[in-house]
Amino acid sequence: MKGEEKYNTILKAAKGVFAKEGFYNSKVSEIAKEARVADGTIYLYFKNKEDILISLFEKELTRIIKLVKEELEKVSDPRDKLQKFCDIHLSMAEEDRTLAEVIQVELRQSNKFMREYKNKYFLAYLKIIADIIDEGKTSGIFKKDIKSDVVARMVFGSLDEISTYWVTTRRKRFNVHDAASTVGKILIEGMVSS
Amino acid sequence: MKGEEKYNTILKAAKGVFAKEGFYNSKVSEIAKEARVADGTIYLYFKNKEDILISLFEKELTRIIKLVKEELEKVSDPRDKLQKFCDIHLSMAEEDRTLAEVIQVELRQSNKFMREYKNKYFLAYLKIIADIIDEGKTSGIFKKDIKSDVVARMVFGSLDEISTYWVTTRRKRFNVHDAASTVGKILIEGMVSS
Amino acid sequence: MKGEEKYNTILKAAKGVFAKEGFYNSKVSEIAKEARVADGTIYLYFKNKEDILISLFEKELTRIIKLVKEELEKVSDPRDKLQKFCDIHLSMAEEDRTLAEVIQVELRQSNKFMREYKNKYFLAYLKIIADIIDEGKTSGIFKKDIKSDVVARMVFGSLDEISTYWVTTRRKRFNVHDAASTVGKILIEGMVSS
Amino acid sequence: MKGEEKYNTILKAAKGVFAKEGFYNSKVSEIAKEARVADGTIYLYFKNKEDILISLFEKELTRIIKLVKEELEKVSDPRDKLQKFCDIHLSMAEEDRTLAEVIQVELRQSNKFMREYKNKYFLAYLKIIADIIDEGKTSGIFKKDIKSDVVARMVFGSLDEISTYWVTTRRKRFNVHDAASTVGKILIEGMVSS
DNA sequence: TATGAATGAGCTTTCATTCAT
DNA sequence: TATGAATGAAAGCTCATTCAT
Repeated sequence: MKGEEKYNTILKAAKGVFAKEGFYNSKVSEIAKEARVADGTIYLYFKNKEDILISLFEKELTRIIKLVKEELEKVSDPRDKLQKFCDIHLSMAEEDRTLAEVIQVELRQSNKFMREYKNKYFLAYLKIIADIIDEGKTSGIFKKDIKSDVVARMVFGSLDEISTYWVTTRRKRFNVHDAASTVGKILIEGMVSS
Repeated sequence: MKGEEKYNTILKAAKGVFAKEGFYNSKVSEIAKEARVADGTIYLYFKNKEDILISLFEKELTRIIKLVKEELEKVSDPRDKLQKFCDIHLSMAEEDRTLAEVIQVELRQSNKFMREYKNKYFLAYLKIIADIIDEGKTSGIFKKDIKSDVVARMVFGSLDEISTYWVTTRRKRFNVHDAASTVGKILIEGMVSS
Repeated sequence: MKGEEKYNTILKAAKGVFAKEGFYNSKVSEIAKEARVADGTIYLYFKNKEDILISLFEKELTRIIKLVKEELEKVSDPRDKLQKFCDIHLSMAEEDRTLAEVIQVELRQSNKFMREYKNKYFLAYLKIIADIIDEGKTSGIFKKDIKSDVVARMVFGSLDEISTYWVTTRRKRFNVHDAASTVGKILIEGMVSS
Repeated sequence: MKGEEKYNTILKAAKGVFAKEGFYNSKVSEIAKEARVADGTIYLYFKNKEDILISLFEKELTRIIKLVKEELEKVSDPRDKLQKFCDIHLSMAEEDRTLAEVIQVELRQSNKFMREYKNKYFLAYLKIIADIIDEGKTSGIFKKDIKSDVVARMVFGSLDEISTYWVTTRRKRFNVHDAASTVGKILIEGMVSS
């Protein structure tokens, strides 16, 4: 197993442990055990426990941003794009429940993340939404007087809350695609210029 | 200082400390110090550290729910109610920044809370929103095919994300009332039956 | 057992452990065990492990300086004073072997101490010697061209090395009083103005 | 680079690191880095970390003993020999400050070394001094009633303390040659038979 | 009720040493 | 010989909680 591979093995193990135990209740030794490496090995790849969480987030969000952008390019109408965005976002929670759990619940347990770090990658994700809105405004589809950054947060917040529900609840009262559809429709209807 | 009073003094101190340090990084001794009480005294009023957080949440959310309900009773049109709800929610973040910080950022640091407890009080808060939606649906103002519980989470998520932004960002790009207005309008427009 | 008492109990335990194991090989838990206190209790009285060593040094050296000064006041002739100083210094090593061991061998294992801290208390001790020399020079007994500070270190170094030998060697080839006498005589003879 | 050469490279690197960080705070990996060698390579040449220190000490002290003996052979009068010894010892601290630092401060940080090992090489060094004294006693120059081994430690201790001062102090209050002269004179004057 | 000194389990992190290559 | 990634034991320190006063 080469370096790169071991790095990923540790991140994967960490994802599982964080999701199961929560960030603060996770023990580095548990991650090491899951990854079948020695405790000390973790520290050859990560500065400390928090660095594991943040690295995990960076890696996954980078992947997600890339994936989302690719998917959105296949559609041209801003309305379709927004609808698709909602669907992709919520589908991810369904596909990788563990990751969703970490991002929605555990990531927020890191002060560093919540208070200092969040910016870079998270803002890039928000930017994707804001760009869709701007596109819609430019093409006259969406109302010109709505603020893209407020809406971007609104969209993200809506989906994030639904995803949190999805992740933390056992007996779901709706499936993600229907929810995505509902959210998308309301947002679009709410923004189209009459 | 009587019992009830001391209980509240401790909760108030806890609110400040949790907001500043985050739940896991807060020390019980720090809360005791802020409340001008001995460490041991805390345990006469609360079962443990987590219980402080939960009690704080319960107390504040009870107050908020009561306040919100009272305010909403003053309005009759579901659209006005929803708009008002958005405004009240965001105004609270503005008025009691510390509380907002605790609820948005720190609450999520308590696993037990996020995973098991959340239900009761939080659901009651969500119920307020769902009731508005249902009212709108019954009166034919809102579309009948939208799921109230999905929308309730959507509304809460939107507002929560915006108020997280509001709380964690120094230089704000918008004020809460404008944001409340934007969010409310989109939601209403998005749900009204054409 | 009151606070002051516990503080001293810990220091006493530390003295034994440091002497036996050496500073770096001593475990805080071992000191706690010896002192019959919990590990954490140590940290109520000392900032960290190094602080224990420094506190021990300060406390003992303060006591020693006081004791030495008192003894020296009983004698007036600088030659007698110097002789007496040699005797007291070496006698202390004999009387409290453990302390001598800590001071001579282990103290040097604390970097901070050796490199930065040493000054204050150690210099006060050296000053006692330098004062004797100066007194002798002033009264015309000792040569005027000898540098007091060089001689002070010479005296300390001589005694320190002999007491290191005394502390670390099992089968002694001489007793401390004879050694003190020899060292004192040579120094005095070597400094008297002919 | 051949074996012998690499061995010396490592020792040289160790000398620098030990002097800078102290024995216990030195990392084997740091020594390896300084020597431009892999961590594991160190263990091809030395048994363990302590062995590096001991080897360093042995190598340097062997060299020093040889050098001192050669220098002393050039002089015949025991008084001149003693004076010369003082001068050589202190000059060495001046010439190789790093080595002096290691020997004076750091050597004492290795327990095993201080308590068990010290003997052989260190005793050989002390023997040089004792031999000078004995020579003086035999030739009737020094008093017959002084114990050579006590004086040998006295001489070493004096010089060692002065060179510790020299090594650890930035702003020196005297130069080594003057100090050597002072120390030598006092010792000689103190021992000559009247 | 109130105190706050004392507890001690449990964590992260370091680093000397090993060993497969 | 040489490498350096991997090991894993070990220890300092924190802090929620307890309990004698």
